[in-house]
Parts: sequence; structure tokens; C-alpha cells
Amino acid sequence: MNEFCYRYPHPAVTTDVVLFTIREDKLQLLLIRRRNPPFQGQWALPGGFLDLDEDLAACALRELKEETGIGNVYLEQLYTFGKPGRDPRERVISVTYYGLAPSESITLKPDTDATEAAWFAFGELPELAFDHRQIVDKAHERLAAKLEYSTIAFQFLPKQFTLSELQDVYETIRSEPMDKRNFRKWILGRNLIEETGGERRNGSHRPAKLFRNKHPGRVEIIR
Amino acid sequence: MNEFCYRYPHPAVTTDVVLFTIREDKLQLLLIRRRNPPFQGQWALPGGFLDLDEDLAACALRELKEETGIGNVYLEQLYTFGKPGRDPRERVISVTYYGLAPSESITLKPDTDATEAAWFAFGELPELAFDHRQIVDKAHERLAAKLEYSTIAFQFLPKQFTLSELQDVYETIRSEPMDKRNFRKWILGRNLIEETGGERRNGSHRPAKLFRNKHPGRVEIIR
DNA sequence: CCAAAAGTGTTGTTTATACACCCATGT
DNA sequence: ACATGGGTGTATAAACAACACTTTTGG
Repeated sequence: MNEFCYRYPHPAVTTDVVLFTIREDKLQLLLIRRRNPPFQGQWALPGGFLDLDEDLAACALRELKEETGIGNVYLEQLYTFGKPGRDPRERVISVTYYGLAPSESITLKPDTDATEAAWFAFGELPELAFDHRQIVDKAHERLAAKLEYSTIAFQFLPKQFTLSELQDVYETIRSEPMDKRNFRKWILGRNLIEETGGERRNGSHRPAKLFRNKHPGRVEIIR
Repeated sequence: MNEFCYRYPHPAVTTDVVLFTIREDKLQLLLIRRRNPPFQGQWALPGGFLDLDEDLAACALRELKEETGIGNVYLEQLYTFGKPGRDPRERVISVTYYGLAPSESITLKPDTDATEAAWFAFGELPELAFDHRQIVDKAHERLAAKLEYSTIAFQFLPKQFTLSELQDVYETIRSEPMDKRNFRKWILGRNLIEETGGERRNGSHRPAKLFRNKHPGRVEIIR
């Protein structure tokens, strides 16, 4: 007990993750229900304490995996929150990440750290533990900004996707409709995607051509 | 000695600051010479350990003040660096900030923590301690990006400035010349600045009109 | 009168916006 | 045949880029 001693006081360091996806044409994010105090029973971002031999991003990925079963997602460092008093137990610095996952690739497997993990529509979030509401707002702000000048939108989609699906991503996050012809002209003019040759038959209507990201895995700055 | 004990290991948390200014038509940044090991005698970013009751930004400002005598500058959180091994003593998480200061307002008063503080041209930096070179590069990248879509450039200038001075800021950071007429059309069309009515007589040539930022203190997103 | 930086418009090109109909498919 | 989402072009407006000479001052 209390065996880790230092000559000067040290804060605790955690990572927390805001993981977005798009389901049912809504922007949703992943929360876990806390099984321990403080804020026991309340919804919170997945996250936890940094291991001393572990990189920050690795910690974020590990906690996400442990608490929700989700791996293989795109994560990017968001901001570091550290106001004194944000955790009632001790001084905690939280290095936060945000991430995007295609809704297909995600299966929830809640584990020991959390009693429950679930997706919530961004517009219908419950009250969150700690200052997590502030973190969520910052993540949303960053996501919306980055949509406009990077290829981050592709991270919401599987390897192959239709132009309508891509447009849906933009419309959902911007929460306003876009003109179909202008959108297609714009995205095709960027030289970011190419036809796969395949098509998707999706119901009683004309099949849609499938596209792929020319530089998958990498989020690039455009404009 | 070793009186601060925890049940789990805690990393140390520091803040480091990349402070830019423009002098002699060059982008310069502020370094201190380390007076203690590790990296004793090498140049490094101003910064130091977080006090447990102190906000992160306050820590950055305090260390900057203590080590260089500079206060009252615009600081913005940059990124958090925490790779294991980046400090040979113990695990250290560094929450970094970058800042901009008008060259007029800065007087260096090196203090006890550092033997020396000095400005270096960005293109002629000495070898830096820790991973500070990486931090500097990230700060420069962010500064250059932010110049294009925010009003951050004003932070390099005093309250009143001429359009040529403002253009010099843009040209210095982008390191390429801009067309004078297009620049003036562009910046005046943003509705960000206004004439003060005064003018600056600066040598044997026509005096320049002085302008001021309409919303001083606030860095806004434009475009 | 000379040197030096301040100031000022027009034109062509590129990029963004507004807008409506036909196409291929499954039932 | 019809309902459904997929696919396509043109015209106008706005933003950007290229470009050179006159003005005011101090010495």
C-alpha cells in the first residue's frame, strides 16, 4: 500500500476517449457506465490511468479495448484537461483522444472496468461524470472543424463506400443538407477517391458505384 | 525526502512553452540554457514541473515568467508529449504550450532556474534537450497552419500597427513574399481591423496609416 | 531632386453556388 | 407501372491571382 513515493507531489495521469460513429443517420458516441465511485453508476467516457511504461495513445487504445471491446480505430490527441478539482479523489491530468469508427466494425464487449457500454446520440447525451461533457463538446468542435479541411470523414466509412454514404457523413456532422451534384463535383475534384469498379445493390433502385480512399489510413489536410 | 506516496505509480507532469516572436524579419523563439542535469548546459524550452494546485496554463505562464521574466503573452495549448523514456530521470508527461509575443514587449530577465535565456532564429536552432526539437517543430507547424485560418498573426504585433508590418508577419512565417495590393484587399475585406487615425513616420518616405485589431485579445477563426 | 516605403484598380482565372431531370433497379 | 435512391450539366456569383505606377516624406 502506498509504495510509490516521490520527492515532489505527482498528479495522476489518465487518458479518456471520445469515440464517434454514425448510426441511424445520427452522430453517436460511446459511453460507459461507471461501476465504481466517484460518479458510480453515471455515464462517462471510456478511459483510465496511464501505465508507467506505456505511451499515451497506447493507453487510450488499451482502455477503450478493455472497457468496450473496440479496437482498430482511428484516434487523435484532442486536448489535455487538468484543472485542479476535476476529480474529487486527487489531482488528475487527463490526456484526451477522439476517434472515429465505421459503424460496421464495432461490436461492444463490455468488460470488468465498466458495467455497461453503449452508444448515445450526440444530441441526447445523459449527464456525464467529471468534466466529460466539456471534453465531448471539445471533441465535437474539433471533429466539425476537421471535416472541412481534412479527409477525416473517410474514417467513418468502411473501405468501400458510395458517394451518398460519404455525403451522409458530411451532412450528419454539419447537420445541414448539401447539394448532391455540388458535393460530387467537389469530392471528385479533390482526387482523393477512386472507383473500385464494384457496385452496391441496396433495394429497389439503381445500384450505386463503390469508391475507395486512395490513401487509406492516412488523414490528410485538404484545401 | 520521498514523502509523497501513492498506491499506484504516478508520472511527473511538466509544462513547456514554445514562445515565438519576430525580430529582424525572422521568426525567433525563446530558449533557456539548462543549469542542472540532465542535459546540463544545453538549450531547452522554458518549462517545469506542475504544482498540484495550479492549472496547466498557469504553470506554463509561471515557468515562463520565472525563467525568462516574460509575462503577459498569448499562450495556447499545443500537444501533450509523453513517450516513455523522453526524460532519463523518470516518466514525464509534458503538456506543451506555444505562444506569440510582439518583439517590443519582451525584456529578458533570466532567473535562478536557468543560467541564461536567449532568442534564436527558427532556422538556426542549437541542439535541444529532451525531445524539445520535436515540440518546436510541432509548434511551428501549428503556427503556420493557424496563420491561414485565424487572427493569430495580430499577437505578434503591438496594439497599433501598419499594414506593411502585418504583411511582414505573414511573409516571415510563410517564408514567401505576398502581393501588397492583394494582401491589403484581403485583410481589409475581413473586417478585422480599423484605422486608428494616427500614422507612423518612419524614415524618409510617406508615413503609414496605423491600424488596430477590432477584437484585441481574442484569436478568431476566419475563412 | 532623390531614395524609400506607402498607397491604390483592373482583368482574367478559379472556385463555389443554385438548380431539375433522367436512369437503373426490385417489387 | 411505380417507387426509390443513383447519377448528371450549366449558368451565375464570388474569391483569388497577376500585375505597375503614383504619392508622400526626409534628407
